[in-house]
Amino acid sequence: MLNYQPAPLDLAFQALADPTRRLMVERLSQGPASVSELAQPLDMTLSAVVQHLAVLEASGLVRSQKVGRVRTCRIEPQVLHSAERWISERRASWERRLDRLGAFLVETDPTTRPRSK
Amino acid sequence: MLNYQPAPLDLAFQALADPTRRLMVERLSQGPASVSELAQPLDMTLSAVVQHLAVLEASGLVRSQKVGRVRTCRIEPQVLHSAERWISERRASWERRLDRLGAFLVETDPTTRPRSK
DNA sequence: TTGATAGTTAAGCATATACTTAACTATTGT
DNA sequence: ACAATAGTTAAGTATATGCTTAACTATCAA
Repeated sequence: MLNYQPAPLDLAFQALADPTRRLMVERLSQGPASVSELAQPLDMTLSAVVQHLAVLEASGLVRSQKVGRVRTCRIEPQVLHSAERWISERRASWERRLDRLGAFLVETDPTTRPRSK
Repeated sequence: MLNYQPAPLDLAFQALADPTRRLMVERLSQGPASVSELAQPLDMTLSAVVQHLAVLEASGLVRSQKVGRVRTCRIEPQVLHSAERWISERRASWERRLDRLGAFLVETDPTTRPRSK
């Protein structure tokens, strides 16, 4: 898609699609951390970690502030929440449909409804 | 990451990161559809739609079967469910932490706990 | 003031993604 | 048998992504 302004969910799911970034989010879900703390378990340069962090911040999943020379990062749960809601709504919609279908089948199938009405 | 086998969540979130594919999932959450039906509201070639469908199938979000010349696609809710769970677990973890923190603050702040014990 | 720490930024590179066109293959209705 | 329908597949292209190295900028500590 040309000239497309990415929607919030584009950025959120894109950010979560990378295993390194999911690890960073997992770490941050335990509590705030500095950039170096985020980088510590990761097998890549600090530079790469900073770039991943930029993606997370652009998506709104993470917020950070610098005090002195250390930048402290923390999770921003709202975007996490809307991603979760998008998924659960589709899933709910699909499952409601299956329920209606199931009810219809039970109601019309003579083997599950031999008598009644 | 070189030589990295993409994890199921990588594929799921990657698939959901594209607005066209989310539209397809939304359509499918209302019930099964053929490839042409999926393509109908989309401003791109059938070819492109087939390729998006391949991404959705590779992620396990969608399953399809061909009968005669029409391929019918439907949602596979399991992967949707695990993506949802991943998110809600991180969010829960973050929120539990905030709760503990809040409780701690209330318990130690003399203005909210002027007497007692 | 000098050095170590913590992070930033730009450039370059390999690979992946989101398309298009075009040529092709089955299936079905007439 | 013939054309229309439904989808598939390959090739090409532009842009995006996930890194690296390297050069740089603040802050803190001795």
